[in-house]
Amino acid sequence: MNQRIKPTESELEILQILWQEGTTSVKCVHEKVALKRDIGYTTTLKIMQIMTEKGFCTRVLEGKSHYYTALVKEEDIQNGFIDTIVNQVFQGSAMDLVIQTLGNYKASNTEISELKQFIELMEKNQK
Amino acid sequence: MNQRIKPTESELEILQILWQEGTTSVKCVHEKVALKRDIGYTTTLKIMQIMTEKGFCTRVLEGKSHYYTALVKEEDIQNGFIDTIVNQVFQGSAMDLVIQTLGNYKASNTEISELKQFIELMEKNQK
DNA sequence: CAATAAATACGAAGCCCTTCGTACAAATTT
DNA sequence: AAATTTGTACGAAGGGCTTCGTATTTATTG
Repeated sequence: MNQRIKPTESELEILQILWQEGTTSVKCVHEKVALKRDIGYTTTLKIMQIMTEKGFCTRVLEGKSHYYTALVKEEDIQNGFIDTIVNQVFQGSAMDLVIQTLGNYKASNTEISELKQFIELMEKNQK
Repeated sequence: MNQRIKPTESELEILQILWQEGTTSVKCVHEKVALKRDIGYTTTLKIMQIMTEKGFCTRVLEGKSHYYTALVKEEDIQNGFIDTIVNQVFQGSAMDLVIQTLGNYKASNTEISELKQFIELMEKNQK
């Protein structure tokens, strides 16, 4: 179960946009990617075509251009990455990942109380 | 700061062994890797040579064979991965990573109290 | 001494990902 | 009608990682 198909870094970048925008054109995706780094239009297009082959998204022809929609859920992809990092980097200990992340990160008061609330919920569900 | 040099999956596998064993020979590393998957001796050797070039480890000739030692700290590598996943997969929200990891994972009572303790510590340090 | 064993070194193949250049098609503009 | 624009499709180059085969060296063993 561990090794689901993981999107590459570029694919992830595009998935983030698809998750945010819903269904969109290559042009729209490309514009957003191009804001962050230098990249040719056909590069974005090609990656999106490959993503379609891999089943990360579908596309529909509407007029002249294609409109793409993500087929994978953000949460599932996130979980895949968590799984990988826990096993490959934290020797299987999810709690180590959690604690080290918390340790690196200055949490705000709001975040801390949210976290505490979440833990309480965990405790209740456990019983 | 974000994009430190990240070891590949194979390199990570070997780093785990070096971290655990301290200074060891290729033979020893290879035996441990070979327990988990099919791999030729020269493959392990090659990866360790490349890791040395990249600065992940050093080696010392002792008699006939080389003894390798990790040069990078486990914690630093872990943090690099956390950083990457937070930015690429969780849109920069470390707390989202934490909560989702906790949600996926059945924590024991012991782990939960450890976590709570850690959070208290965070709160104190924050003030 | 010859053969075997134990190591390292090196190079090349295969695969995947990224990146573009170029070609092609259809519509729009001049 | 010709030229430009807007899109898609495709192929190939380049780089990195993994993998192994082969060569080489040195020591050990028969």
